[in-house]
Amino acid sequence: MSTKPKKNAHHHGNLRAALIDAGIELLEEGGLEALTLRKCAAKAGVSHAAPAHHFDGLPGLKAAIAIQSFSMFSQSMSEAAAAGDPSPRGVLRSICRGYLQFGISHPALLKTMFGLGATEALKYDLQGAGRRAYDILREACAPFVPDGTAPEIVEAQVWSLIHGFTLLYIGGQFVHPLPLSIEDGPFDQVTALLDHLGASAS
Amino acid sequence: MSTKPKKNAHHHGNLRAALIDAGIELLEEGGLEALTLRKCAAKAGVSHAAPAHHFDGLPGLKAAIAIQSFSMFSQSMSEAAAAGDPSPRGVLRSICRGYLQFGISHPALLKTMFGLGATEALKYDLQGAGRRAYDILREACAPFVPDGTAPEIVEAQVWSLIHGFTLLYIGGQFVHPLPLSIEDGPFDQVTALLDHLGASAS
DNA sequence: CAAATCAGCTTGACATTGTCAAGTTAGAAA
DNA sequence: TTTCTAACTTGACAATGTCAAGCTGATTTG
Repeated sequence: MSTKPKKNAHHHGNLRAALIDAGIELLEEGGLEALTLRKCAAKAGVSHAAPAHHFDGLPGLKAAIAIQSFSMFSQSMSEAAAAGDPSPRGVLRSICRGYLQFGISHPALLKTMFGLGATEALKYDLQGAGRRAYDILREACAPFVPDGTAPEIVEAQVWSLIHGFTLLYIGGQFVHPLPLSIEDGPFDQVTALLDHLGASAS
Repeated sequence: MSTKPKKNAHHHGNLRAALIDAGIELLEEGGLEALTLRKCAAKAGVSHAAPAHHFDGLPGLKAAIAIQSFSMFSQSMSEAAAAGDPSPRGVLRSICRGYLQFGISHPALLKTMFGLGATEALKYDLQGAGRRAYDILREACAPFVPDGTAPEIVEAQVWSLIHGFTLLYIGGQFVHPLPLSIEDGPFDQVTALLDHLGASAS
């Protein structure tokens, strides 16, 4: 099986990693539609059918790219948390800022990460890669979980808000009234909704 | 030009509408990847190149499908609002319920509506179709806009929350802890975040 | 050390798809 | 009736995912 890293392959040093990097480059440069098995192969300097020996078709390559992207995604949130206000509220907001920042910097990667169907996510162990990112969110939410409330509810509230804001933002859906150029104004004002986290209904 | 509805065409009665309906059927049955110009043409009983005379390629067909979907989308929210609690808070929650319900019933249509790039949204006047739906959201948010606050902020808060929740929900991202079978429990608990809309930070 | 094995990769082919060019047809216009 | 034009068809091409078969070189095996 391919459980081991599979060092030094035939001609290429590590084709699998090279193909993932080539795919990420294509996504960053040309968006979702630019990702192609054959273009990845050409970028890595191998024949058009070479990727089939490392990935289970195009969905398999997308899953591998998503897994690597989740790592960068987690790093973006962790770095934002470490650099910002260390209070629970500050950490939560920094996590959200890292979420948005990753979406702005790598929109195609974010869409790839969340664009795979649930069936394929199971098939390629996407859940495992996403769990690390989710744990960061969970820890940031923990201080705001009231007694007797399931933590998943608070996590779903925060996740839904920042996920929706990020997708609408990078999708250009806020052109109507929101100033797109200044990302911090709308971000702070929208995430202000989280200032009342954990409080019961009025 | 093709500004007019273009009644009774050559052989077909109204091929343009038939192609849009065929495309929607393909999306509902097979998801995003099932939408194909040639399959739409076959479903409508015309040759493979016929769609080119009614739409600007595949992006043009997707835009036309998105416009029609936005109409169904607006209807879903309006009907939910009319059938529920008429209080401002009840209307807001009904709007969100209609948003989620549409996403559950037509996930591929929702992804098509929000999956077109900002450039193509401008090109095919997607903004016009989306504005009607946005106006419904805007009216439901109006009672919760505090004095001195831009309405767009409150609208962005509500939109982000329900949009994120819907996308994560239909994407199967909540499998970890949230009960997927019962859609009302998590929905009510997540939208409870809106109970403090308009209040200033604690 | 020679032979066998076998994963990694190549070559070639095929079906599907979007797209373009040219031709055809039917209904309206002159 | 003749002409014109939009609607549609036919045919072709390039790009893509995918499969089958063959080649290669490093590793293992007798």
